[in-house]
Amino acid sequence: MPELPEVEVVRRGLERWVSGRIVSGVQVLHPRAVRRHVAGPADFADRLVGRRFGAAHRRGKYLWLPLESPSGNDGPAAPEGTSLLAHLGMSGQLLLQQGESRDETHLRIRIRFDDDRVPVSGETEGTELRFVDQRTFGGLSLHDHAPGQPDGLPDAIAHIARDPLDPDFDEAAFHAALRRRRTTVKRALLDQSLISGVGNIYADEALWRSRLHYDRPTATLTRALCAALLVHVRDVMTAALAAGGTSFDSLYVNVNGESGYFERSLDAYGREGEPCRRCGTAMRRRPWMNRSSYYCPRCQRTPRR
DNA sequence: ACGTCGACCTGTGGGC
DNA sequence: TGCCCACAGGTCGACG
Repeated sequence: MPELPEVEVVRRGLERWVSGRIVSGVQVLHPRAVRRHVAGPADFADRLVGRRFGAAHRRGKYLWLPLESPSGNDGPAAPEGTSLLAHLGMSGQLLLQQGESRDETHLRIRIRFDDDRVPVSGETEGTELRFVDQRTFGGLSLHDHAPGQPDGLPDAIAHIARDPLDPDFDEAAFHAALRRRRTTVKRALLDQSLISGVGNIYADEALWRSRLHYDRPTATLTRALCAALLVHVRDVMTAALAAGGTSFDSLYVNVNGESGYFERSLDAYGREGEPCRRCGTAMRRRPWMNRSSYYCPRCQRTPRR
């Protein structure tokens, strides 16, 4: 489940329902789901059993939970340690389920808990965490903590930039990188080593709000334009998060299987042929990098070459 | 070093 | 109805 707001919805669910629980069993039903775990499925399972999950963290579209020893006082993400890393890819879901409930069609990994926590406010407590993923672009893996990084950040994602909702996001460095690079603005927004968490939907939304064409060269972006773009990226993501994320179908859900409703608030993405909410001009869709870009031909003028 | 493109998967919906 | 193609929210590695 794709972009930052949807992943943050999942992180909050993990924090509430998974952090602090002890793993009693792991079943890898599809090896591709753990392909980033180089030592293989058996090692993945062996190293997880008996460990307790720490706090849930996120950077961009990646999620991770540091592993603690079951007795517990490891403190917050020991500098030398291991974290469970998760990426949802295009279609991944992390779901809390009752052990007796039927397996999902695309169930890839099952993580069982051996505790029996008292249900909060009368809700049913799932006894297992399931990774369900139709297209298998996502996956789980275990990684050492990156040296000198906080919260047990997995070394495998040390190259991922901070995301725009991170208080330590470096706006000056981002602008400097845009000026230095010879690329276009949407490509830059989707480059997770420059800014993380932005995907195809929120890139189009932020560009529409900024009145910027997706093919605008980044070298032409002034500090003010860059600042405005970042404001719009943050605004649209914050609004989407408040709505529980964007989902066009049941593929994108929180840990309890519920969808968000931000789709109805989208101004650009998926609106081909519909009137621009600012000027009424018919919105356009253009093939772009094996996907699509949606924009208003009047508000977002094609940059001159 | 940097920028671009295709590969990796499964499923769905539209056109014929 | 059935077939085929286009398309789907992401990332990475190979190549120029």
